[in-house]
Amino acid sequence: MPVDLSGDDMQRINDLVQKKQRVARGDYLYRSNDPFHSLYAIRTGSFKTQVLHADGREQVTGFQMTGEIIGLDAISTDLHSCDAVAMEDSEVCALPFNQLETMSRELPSLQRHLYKIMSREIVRDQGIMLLLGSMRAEERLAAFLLNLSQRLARRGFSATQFQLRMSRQEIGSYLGLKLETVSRAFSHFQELGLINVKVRAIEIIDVQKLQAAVNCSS
Amino acid sequence: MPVDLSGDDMQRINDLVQKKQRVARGDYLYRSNDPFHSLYAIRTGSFKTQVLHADGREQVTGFQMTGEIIGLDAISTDLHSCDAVAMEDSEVCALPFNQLETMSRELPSLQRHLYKIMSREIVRDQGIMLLLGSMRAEERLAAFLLNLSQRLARRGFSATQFQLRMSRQEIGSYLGLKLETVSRAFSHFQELGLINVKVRAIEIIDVQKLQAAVNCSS
DNA sequence: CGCGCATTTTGACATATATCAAAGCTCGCG
DNA sequence: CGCGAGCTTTGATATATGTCAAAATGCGCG
Repeated sequence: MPVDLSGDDMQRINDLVQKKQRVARGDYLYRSNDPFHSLYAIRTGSFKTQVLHADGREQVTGFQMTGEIIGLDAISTDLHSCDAVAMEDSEVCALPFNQLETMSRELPSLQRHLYKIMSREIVRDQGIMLLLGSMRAEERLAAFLLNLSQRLARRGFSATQFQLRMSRQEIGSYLGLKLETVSRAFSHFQELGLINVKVRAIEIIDVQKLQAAVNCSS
Repeated sequence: MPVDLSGDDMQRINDLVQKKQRVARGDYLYRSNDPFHSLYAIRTGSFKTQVLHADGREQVTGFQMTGEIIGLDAISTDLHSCDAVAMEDSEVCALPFNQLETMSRELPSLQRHLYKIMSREIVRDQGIMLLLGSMRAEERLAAFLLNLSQRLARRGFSATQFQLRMSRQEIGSYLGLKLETVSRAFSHFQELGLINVKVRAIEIIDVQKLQAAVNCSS
């Protein structure tokens, strides 16, 4: 939690953040309808969150990586409203929400930080609605790749070369497409020379054209 | 703001909530990139929120009615990230956010309420992602109608007969469909005897079948 | 190191939804 | 109270994406 605090306060947050918890690849950090106790800060690794429809259809609602906070959806009902699954062996830090609530009353910057994190999630969701509601398949994939690239870059990784942690099927679920469509879009981008794809290894060759692909298909 | 408080505290919230503001049908309450000062509680009327894509495409991200709070997305950047447009002559109450922040430090129930409202918005957005990402046209429309029906019922209106405030085009934008598709879905539901449609006047005849339509198209 | 399973790619075809077009309604305004 | 603009409906057709199928590839496990 990158809140700027001094001494004593910082200590309290540190205490809160001590206890790490390991989650193996494929394991659930929480499931829909689990009782809510804590938010989770991802220390290492990555997760996907998904909601399940009555008839078994699933929708991936997000891919989260180091430094991101998950579980915010559960505050509203004290029940988790989605599943969180580790996409690789990961470590998280549980942040008991009632402690956060108490502390945030005394630490204005923590309170503000929580509001901002939640608001940011709402903005992110708006972006996904825009993507799902009004973009075509290749635009969606381009947007997805650019988003991933940015987030990796911010974490000090290469913005142009990376390994996907998720399957075509998971990408498809997130983007509202079938895995075959995702695969074809990858192949097409490669043909166009925008990216190199070797299964899950991605290299972005032409960021500009990829950005252009988000705006007007191609 | 339905927070349970006593005397003095209640008074402070009441003071905050005094100053109503009128917004005429079609007017913008705020626009994307406007500086953020206040959340807005809708007192009467209804709004739509929309985000605009670079190339002019628009996505309606929600329809809000009396009692709902809008503007939460702006907290993250201190800029509004969408437009809010009145769908009919409406009244809102501006809630200056820095005052809310301050008060919420002293009133735990207000703080909790704000967290819950924001979380609820995140859950709502997840539901829309599910809808946009994995439902077919008629399932989307059925889900939309049922949602509207519930929200109206909770406000004391009829759950089975109501007037749509929004055009086919706006519904389409919200549901990720073209207006013609929305219109056809309405007609089809009417043929099936699930609803009566007379342009914007809707009567729900068979709630159960409508619910069934959400699960497995038909 | 190689077998076998899961994932990915690619192709052929099906279909839901979009697009284009025209006609019919409604409702507000004069 | 009737006219006209903007919605809405409906039809015919186009197209993006889904579906089904099979081959290719990669990867974990023994």
